[in-house]
Amino acid sequence: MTSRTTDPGRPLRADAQRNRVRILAAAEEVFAEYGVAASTEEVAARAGVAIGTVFRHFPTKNDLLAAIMKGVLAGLVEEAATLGGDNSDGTGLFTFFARTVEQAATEKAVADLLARTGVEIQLPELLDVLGEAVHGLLRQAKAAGTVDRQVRLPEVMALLASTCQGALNGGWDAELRERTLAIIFAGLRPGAPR
Amino acid sequence: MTSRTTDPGRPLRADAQRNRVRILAAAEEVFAEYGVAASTEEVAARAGVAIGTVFRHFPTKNDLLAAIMKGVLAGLVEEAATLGGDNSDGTGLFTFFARTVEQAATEKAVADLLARTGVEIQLPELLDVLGEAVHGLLRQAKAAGTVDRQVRLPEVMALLASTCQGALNGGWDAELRERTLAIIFAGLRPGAPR
DNA sequence: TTGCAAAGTGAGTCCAGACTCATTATCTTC
DNA sequence: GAAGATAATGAGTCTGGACTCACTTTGCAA
Repeated sequence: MTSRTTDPGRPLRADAQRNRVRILAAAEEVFAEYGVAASTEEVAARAGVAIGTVFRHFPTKNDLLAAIMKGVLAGLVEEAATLGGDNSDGTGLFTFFARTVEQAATEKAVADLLARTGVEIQLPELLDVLGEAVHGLLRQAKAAGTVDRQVRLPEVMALLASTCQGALNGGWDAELRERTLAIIFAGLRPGAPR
Repeated sequence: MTSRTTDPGRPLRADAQRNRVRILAAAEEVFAEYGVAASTEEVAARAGVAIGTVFRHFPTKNDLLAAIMKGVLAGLVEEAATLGGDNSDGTGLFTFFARTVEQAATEKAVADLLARTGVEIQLPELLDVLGEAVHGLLRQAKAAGTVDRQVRLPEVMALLASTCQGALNGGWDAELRERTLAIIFAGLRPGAPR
């Protein structure tokens, strides 16, 4: 167990339940906006609770961060799964890549997540889940002939993570994002000069 | 003037001169190792001076950072210039790219620089100088036919910056670095599928 | 309704790191 | 080599942000 969230067996009281949801929602917004460096104070304020309440639910900032990150990851994994489902044309990987980068350009939390920045929690196993989902898309793409067979998962993940960070930190606009991704995609395709 | 470094017209006293050099050397090491988040205290310790001395030479941490960044940038620009000089075969851009990423994987300061992280100083004009140097390499590459004519400078800089950050944060080993760069380079080449 | 355990509150603690300044030490000049 | 200017020193201040806890409030079971 890497993240603790004060989890007694007993069910939560109604107000506690409500506040927990509010805190998570606020944290998602705040971390998306300011990245993992945002203060817990800010989260509490946006959730409309006292700071002590945040710490009652999530004993450390890291625990809160971990909870949010899990949510973000789950979203990415789900998207990958969906794309894998209805895209047998092998374009799922490209679509996933583009959407994730676009999301990262807006939500700092995504980029921070892929960058493993600031979160001390052991996310490896969680990232592995994402890796597996992306691997599925990669296999589909290779099978459909849209990605070169020599391409392996690690470099795809590496490209994904770095592009997300770059897009965020560099403040890329839509056009630059597109032009940059075009180059990466071209490099992934079979028949690219090597 | 964006960076102040307590610069009276008068020449520095001998001990001051010596300490300034020590501080810069120490800061370069420390920032390379820990990134811009390293403390001024650590720099002072490594330089063998009191913290007050560091602040006498560089009134704010940011001024110190700016001085180091200028040095790092100058190094990159010089490397680009050298490569542009003796590489009319159009491979200068690729070599520069690979070396810079490799350097970033080791020196956090380089990645932080390209990421514009933490340094509040207006580096744009400095980064522009680097951009111009890279533009030279890009022009050479296009002329030599090693890079597609559709490729523009912004996306090259974007790829460079993001790859540097990715390599550092992701802790890429030499092999992953190579495999990842191979994809990007393939995407840059003329005749890459688009 | 009531009693108490669960939850909320927010002022306060703690700490790290940037920055200051009165004091002391060191150059440099004449 | 003395005097005054320049620089070094490091304990101390200040600030922001994580985290605590004595006390108050609230939900729920009996």
